[in-house]
Amino acid sequence: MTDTINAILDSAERRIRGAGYSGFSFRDVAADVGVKSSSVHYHFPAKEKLAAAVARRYTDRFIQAVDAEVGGGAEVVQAWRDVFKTALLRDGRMCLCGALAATSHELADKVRAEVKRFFELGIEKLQDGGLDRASAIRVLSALEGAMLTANILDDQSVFESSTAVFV
Amino acid sequence: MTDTINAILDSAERRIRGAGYSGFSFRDVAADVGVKSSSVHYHFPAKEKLAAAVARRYTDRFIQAVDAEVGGGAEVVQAWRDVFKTALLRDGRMCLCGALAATSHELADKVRAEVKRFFELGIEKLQDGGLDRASAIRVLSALEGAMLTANILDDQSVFESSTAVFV
DNA sequence: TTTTATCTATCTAACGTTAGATAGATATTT
DNA sequence: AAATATCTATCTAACGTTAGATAGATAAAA
Repeated sequence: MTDTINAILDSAERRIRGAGYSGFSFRDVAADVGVKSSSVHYHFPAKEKLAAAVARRYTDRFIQAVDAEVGGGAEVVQAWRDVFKTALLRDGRMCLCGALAATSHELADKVRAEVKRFFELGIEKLQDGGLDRASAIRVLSALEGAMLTANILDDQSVFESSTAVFV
Repeated sequence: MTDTINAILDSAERRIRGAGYSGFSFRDVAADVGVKSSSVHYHFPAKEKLAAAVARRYTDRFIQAVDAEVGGGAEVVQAWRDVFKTALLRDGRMCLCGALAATSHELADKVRAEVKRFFELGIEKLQDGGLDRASAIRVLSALEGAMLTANILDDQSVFESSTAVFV
């Protein structure tokens, strides 16, 4: 069932964004979804495969949302800022790839590669929007940092003021 | 013995900076130090006490290093940038409080409070240096974000280019 | 009837934590 | 000064729990 797979990915994403790679478990995800942990293993044989799938879906959706804004006429930096802001306000949590990147040493190669992809695609897209590479990296880093700080200070307005310079 | 306590804190700091709160264990730390995990528990009865102690020492050292630079005539934003840069280049790892902040949902209150202290002291110190609050938050966020991005892209020059705007 | 998806039941390994014992240093009492 | 008591730091061993993972039965769908 595709519903189950989506529910698994939803739960894993939420949990990774709250507690990182080591902070989520098959049992927790299974309980969220309402199945047994062995059923989660049926769809995702190993933890790193699940995490990699979560990261890939997250990145694809993120890029898709940015593209939609840019397609609608938005300036590329603003589009990135908006999608980050939505991720923070809607879910009240860290960026998935930011949460994973913070502990990149513990990640399996496949997972780290997916996380890296998020950042590389981000830089690429920002460059496509006219920024030079250094500026693209600076914008992406600032957005991740703003999200991190808003997260720990438990104050979403921090994201606003922290990235207002882009306006 | 104070040596053992320092060695425990050193090991725990390195491991948390690489793998986050859930990614380090008493046994790993004990093995690093060359004692049994029960001996680590003798000095730090619970994991959250150890993590809180690590965060406190990290923050105190960090602030001390910044103060030393400012006392030596450095501009406050440059001082913060330098100390972040040193932490990245020397250890090749994420900021401890950044790594913990990224997964703030899983942290015990005492640990989260210590991490929050790092950010609040940082903002305060930057304000003392003449920045308004929004700018202080923006600088600190940018530094954390730059470290995160350098970490996942495995390219320390990313930190340089990402924060060059402050120069 | 084969494939797909779930279950039950289990495994090994590791987790944080605690109990009980001990050797050696330090302090107190006789 | 000697004897007694306490403290410090460590050990071995085990506790109950949870981790990721797997084999095999069962049910549903194609």
